[in-house]
Amino acid sequence: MDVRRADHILDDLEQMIVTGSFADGERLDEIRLSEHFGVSRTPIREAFQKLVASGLVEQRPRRGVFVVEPGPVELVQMFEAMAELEASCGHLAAKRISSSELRALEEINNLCKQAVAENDADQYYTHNERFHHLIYDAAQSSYLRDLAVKLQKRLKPYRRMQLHLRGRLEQSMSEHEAILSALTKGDSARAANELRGHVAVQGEKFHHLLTHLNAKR
Amino acid sequence: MDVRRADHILDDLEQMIVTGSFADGERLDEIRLSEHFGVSRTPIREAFQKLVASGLVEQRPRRGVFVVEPGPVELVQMFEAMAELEASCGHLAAKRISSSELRALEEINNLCKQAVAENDADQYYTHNERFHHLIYDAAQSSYLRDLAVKLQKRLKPYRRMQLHLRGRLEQSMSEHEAILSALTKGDSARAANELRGHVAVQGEKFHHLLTHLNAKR
DNA sequence: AATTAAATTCTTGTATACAAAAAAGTTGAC
DNA sequence: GTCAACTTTTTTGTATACAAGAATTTAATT
Repeated sequence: MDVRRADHILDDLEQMIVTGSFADGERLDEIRLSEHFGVSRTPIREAFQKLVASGLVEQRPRRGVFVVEPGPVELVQMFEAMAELEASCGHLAAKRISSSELRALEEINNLCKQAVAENDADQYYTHNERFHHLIYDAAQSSYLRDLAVKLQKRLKPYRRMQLHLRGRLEQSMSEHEAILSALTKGDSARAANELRGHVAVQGEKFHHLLTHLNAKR
Repeated sequence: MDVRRADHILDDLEQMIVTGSFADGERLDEIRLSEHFGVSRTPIREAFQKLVASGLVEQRPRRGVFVVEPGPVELVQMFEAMAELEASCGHLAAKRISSSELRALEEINNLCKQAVAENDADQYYTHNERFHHLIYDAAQSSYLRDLAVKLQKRLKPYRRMQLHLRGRLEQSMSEHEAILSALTKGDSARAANELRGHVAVQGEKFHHLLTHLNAKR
């Protein structure tokens, strides 16, 4: 089986899980899925293990793997961890970011600004992601970056909810400016704090998240 | 195959890798290992996937899995990430730690002190680990805690090196006091900074790490 | 002798077969 | 009708078989 096929199965399963093709707590049926993808159980089980590693499913020995939709508590804790990872990347990036990286960051930020002006949430989403990835890279600590990227990916479906909060784009934009300023000045403590606050889910954002979470069920 | 057997294989493989039973970059032979453990290739391949997830080995499609001993750069980055994770846990713990947890922390710290007085590095190592785990728990953010625990485990073999640095125990102890003080006062910024500094590999510690790393090859 | 192409061997990845455990269904006693 | 024990079915976990790609060896040509 060529690699693309195997990856395709994994990607498809991830997609199916995050888009809600399975109920919360549902068992993933090896046989059904192997029939669905036209392969044997072996590659399905392999994909399962990767899903376990990414935290999308939970494995109970001799029972199978079950999708785990994080509850409100888990979600808040994950966003909290994300905020801390971003803060850490910012902390390091403030000391290490190169002038060319800084320029790239400003460029992306301008694209964000433009998206806000056009009220284009999807465009903003894309550029925002790139903005944050640049900061992960600028931290020059690949282990930390990998953690941040992984969790960011995991939170993607929930982050999308946040975007449609009224006035969120404008506020997010001004937070970007503050982050950029701290990074430019090399103020690691402030960069960390700004990023933490930017990502953290509090106040209205928190309420909004819970509302949409309930709507999903 | 009962679960204990499967876990046993994984634990054994981990142990073999960290204790250097394999050369850096060596391919793990599925057939040899399946004979060694008296099982078929299937559970071996399953264990491989978990090793990949934990970062102990690298998988190259159609080639096999290869042990990856992190080089100096990777190691420093991993310690850096560890320092940031500890700082994050400390940051949250300072706000959330309960008085009973604080008491437990003080207790453990006294055991550390005792170990230092007796110059018992192994005892200190054990209590120190417990000290840090208590802080992870006090952060009340299970995702963050899991990250910290996982990386701590990964760095274990390298951390052991650090202990035998002359005067390290005493210095480490005074750092613990500072951490404890910050946590008691609820000063999250200081708790974070103290923990970051406590875990970070800099100056003599850095030199020591590199020396022992070279000695290993 | 060196280099390249073909052939062989070895290894991974997948399919299938089978064993053992868990779940579901059935029967019987109360 | 309910509950419990037994039987059947389903499902996971492991072993084995097989196909296809990678590595190695052999053979041939210059």
